[in-house]
Amino acid sequence: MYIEKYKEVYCKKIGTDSTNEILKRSYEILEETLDENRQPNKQTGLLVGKVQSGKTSNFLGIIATAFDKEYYDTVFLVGGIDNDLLRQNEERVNEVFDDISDDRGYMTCAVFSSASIKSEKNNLNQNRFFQGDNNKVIITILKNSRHFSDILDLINNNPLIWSKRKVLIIDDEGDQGSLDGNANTKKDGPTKWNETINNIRNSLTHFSYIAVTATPYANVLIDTYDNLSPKFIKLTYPGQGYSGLSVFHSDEGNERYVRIVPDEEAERLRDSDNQNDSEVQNIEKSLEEALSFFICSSIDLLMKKQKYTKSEMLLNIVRVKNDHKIIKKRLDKFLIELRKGIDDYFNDKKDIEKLWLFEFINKGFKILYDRKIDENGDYDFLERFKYAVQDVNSFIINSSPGAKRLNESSIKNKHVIYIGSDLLSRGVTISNLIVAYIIRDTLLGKNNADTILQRARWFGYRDKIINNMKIYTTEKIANHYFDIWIMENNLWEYLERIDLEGLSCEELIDKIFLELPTSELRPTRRNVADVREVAIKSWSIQRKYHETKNIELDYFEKISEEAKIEQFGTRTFRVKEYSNWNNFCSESHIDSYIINKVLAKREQVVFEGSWEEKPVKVVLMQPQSGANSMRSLGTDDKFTLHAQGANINVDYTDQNNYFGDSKIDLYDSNKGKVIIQIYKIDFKDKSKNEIAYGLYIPSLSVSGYVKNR
DNA sequence: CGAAAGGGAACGTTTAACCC
DNA sequence: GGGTTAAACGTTCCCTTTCG
Repeated sequence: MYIEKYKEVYCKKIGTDSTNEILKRSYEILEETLDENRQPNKQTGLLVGKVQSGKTSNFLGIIATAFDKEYYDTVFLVGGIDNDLLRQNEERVNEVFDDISDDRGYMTCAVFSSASIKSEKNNLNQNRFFQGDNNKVIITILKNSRHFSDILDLINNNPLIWSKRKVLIIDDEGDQGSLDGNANTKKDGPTKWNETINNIRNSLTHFSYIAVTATPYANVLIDTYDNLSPKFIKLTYPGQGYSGLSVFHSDEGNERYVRIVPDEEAERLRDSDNQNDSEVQNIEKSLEEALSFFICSSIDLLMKKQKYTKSEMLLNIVRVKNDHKIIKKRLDKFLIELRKGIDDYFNDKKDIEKLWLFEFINKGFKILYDRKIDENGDYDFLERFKYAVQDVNSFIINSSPGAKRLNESSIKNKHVIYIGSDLLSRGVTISNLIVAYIIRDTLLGKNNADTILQRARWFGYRDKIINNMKIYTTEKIANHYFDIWIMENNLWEYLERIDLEGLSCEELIDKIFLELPTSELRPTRRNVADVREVAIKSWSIQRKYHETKNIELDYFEKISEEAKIEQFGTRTFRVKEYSNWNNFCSESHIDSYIINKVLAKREQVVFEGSWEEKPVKVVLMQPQSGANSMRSLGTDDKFTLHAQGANINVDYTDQNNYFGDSKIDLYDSNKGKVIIQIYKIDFKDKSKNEIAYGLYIPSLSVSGYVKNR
């Protein structure tokens, strides 16, 4: 009955094949949530799909299947971090589940919202939908403390009822808010939302939990012992006509769809609030171009397809709400001038400001048609331009009192520009989006890959309008999307092994490696997941004083005699080579001292891969022994080991230069070898003849992040 | 050549945005 | 106005360069 209704709605939307595919997968996914007695297994699963690829359709299919097969009778749909997102989900839920009745005409499914739980709590448990076996309930829940605790109260209010319900918890955007934001901080206990979610789970007798997201980086990187660490992972593949990272942000995509905003212009736009309020500034050139393209492209669509009656543009510049106001002022001022310009042109005052007007139109026109507009030949276009400009309007989308909400019915204009940031970042669908002007960036520090990717509201089923789309952004952000594309490809390949080959999720998720070619991005918020960067830095050096054992001194003395002389640039060192790590260990017996001394808390040694098979070279770093020089120790017994840095002017292609203590690995004779530097140092406040180490492990060909535990 | 200064990244704290 | 999260801000720490 539920599957039938789902088919009824979705065959129309996405076709019979896609609908059947989703339902088939829904069944597979639900199987993962059941134990050997076909009861909910109280575990966490992860459902991953691309940004704007139809994840909602997928989990609605899961709900329909869960109800029809009687695996579950209750769904908690944790549907979003803000009201816009929740409402969008509620509308989609109601489309399928709002009006389902049995043979006798009785409703069999009720949809509640967490917003009404508190007021109805006392009689909700008496509601007939919570009684009997055949009644199904969906409760949509906002990610908000009060809403979460209302749900918890509801359950604790009547434990008898709830011990019988079989609850499927679906956590939409499950990487945001639900995970413990204190996991990697010094704060006591988990974050509020995470705590309450776990309390809800603990209060239920029969439940399973599915987190749904396009950016699962946090979910796969959290501690495996965390309740929310996934025990199974399923992928949902986008259907025909989907455009995402590979379309917009591959080499080719960048060329075709991305227009670069110069850094100075981005800077000025982000700095809008520093401008004098009484004097509204003009808009930047790149924004003018984006606006021109938006209008011209809208006209092009209207001429080609009668069906497209609306077009949308997104402006995501800064977070601060006051800045949205200023940006709107600047934009509106420009639009007024534009309207006046085109009106004057048609009111037989053709010469007035004509140059300026045509220059503006050509900015977008040239991109679309690769030629300038022809005043006579394109008269039709010009006329349409006049009407289009009259119907362009901008709206601020944020939580301010006067601001609009996305897709609000009061927005009746044909060509709509949304100005905002937080509420335009995650989950929301902007179906007629053709131009995005997105330069929001962290001013200091690194961006998070998941946050950046979730801002890509231009992804989706865009194949019919894609030739009319452009993304305006800075070079830095464009590069971020390219890098995230690489990370996504790798991650999906990895997750497919879990999904398709049936390999153990638990084992693979512990070894998860997120390839990020840049260290300007981290995969997710650092407070949520404890990760370390690998293969970017291959040197691990001793930073703290450790007492030296005799065995270390003995080895040093032994080597001093056996070692051969080698020249690194201008300097002479004594070195000894071994065929691999094991050979070195069996002769020296000091490997454990090296590892212990070198591996301070934040070390970044790469122990992955086959580095232990590589040749080992020991380098004695005190060529002039007996020098009258003593090191002093800082607080906490810290000291500097790599004293000799490279000169800034050193030419690293000339092997006759000394590159510096930390760049010994750059000499041809050291390539591909594990290098152990042994320093013999005297400390002012400690006994003499102390041994300290530096360790270099040849880097892997890729760089990225792994779990830190 | 050792040690300290200087610059930049990591880390811990505060702020802005959002909900009710 | 209180409660919460994510992001911006400001301080500390580490690495490289420069100074004596």
